Amino acid sequence: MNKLLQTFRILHKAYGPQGWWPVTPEGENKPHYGVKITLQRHRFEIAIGAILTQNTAWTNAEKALIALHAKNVLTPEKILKLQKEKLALLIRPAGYFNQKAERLMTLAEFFTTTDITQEETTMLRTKLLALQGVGPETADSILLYAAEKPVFVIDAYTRRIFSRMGYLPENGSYETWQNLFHSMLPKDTILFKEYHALLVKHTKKACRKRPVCETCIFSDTCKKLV
DNA sequence: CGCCAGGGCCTCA
DNA sequence: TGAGGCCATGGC
Repeated sequence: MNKLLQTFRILHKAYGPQGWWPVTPEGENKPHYGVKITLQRHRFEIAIGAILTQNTAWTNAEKALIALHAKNVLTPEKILKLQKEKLALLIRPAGYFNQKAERLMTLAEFFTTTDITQEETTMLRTKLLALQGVGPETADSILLYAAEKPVFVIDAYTRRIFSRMGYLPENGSYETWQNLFHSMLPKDTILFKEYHALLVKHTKKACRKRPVCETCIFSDTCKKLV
């Protein structure tokens, strides 16, 4: 078993299944984990969440999602009917609300013309990256969690954890990192979802900016290159 | 009070 | 292509 697969096993054993990405079930008022994605509105909510959580704590992004859900505007059509200023006010807790309101509009427009489940992965990625405000991580989050394509999401946490463990040079490009995971892991959507979610979990628990190495599950092998 | 959070765009070398 | 500034709220 290779190192990346082994690391997944350890994370999974320590933290258990994460059930990402959280979505709002029927009859509920806020996102829940462990919900099976069956509806288009779930996929749209995930994509919206991916924008809202850009460089932002999930708790803040969630407040914005709750507000959107309370106003019953979590569909592309209803987002597009809102004035940008009204939308910005609704998502205010997520921060960068003017930028994000613009980006949500762009995303909503995209969803009215595209069924992401019917798109081929590479083409869909290209289309997403062409949208203003959708970079590699946001695009891949939408691909993996909303479209359920087997694409590994690289984020700051992934780089931090594996850099500290001494796996890779600090300044690899996004594609370099992603290629490593794609080459070392089976192309499995469920695995990619859980792995990324577990990396986030582990970062919050131990591998913070100021790491808590004393109780870390990798303290025996990690190079601790802070 | 300062730091940080599930980035991305733009500018300027 | 990469470093730096900018966008902004809320929790700790």
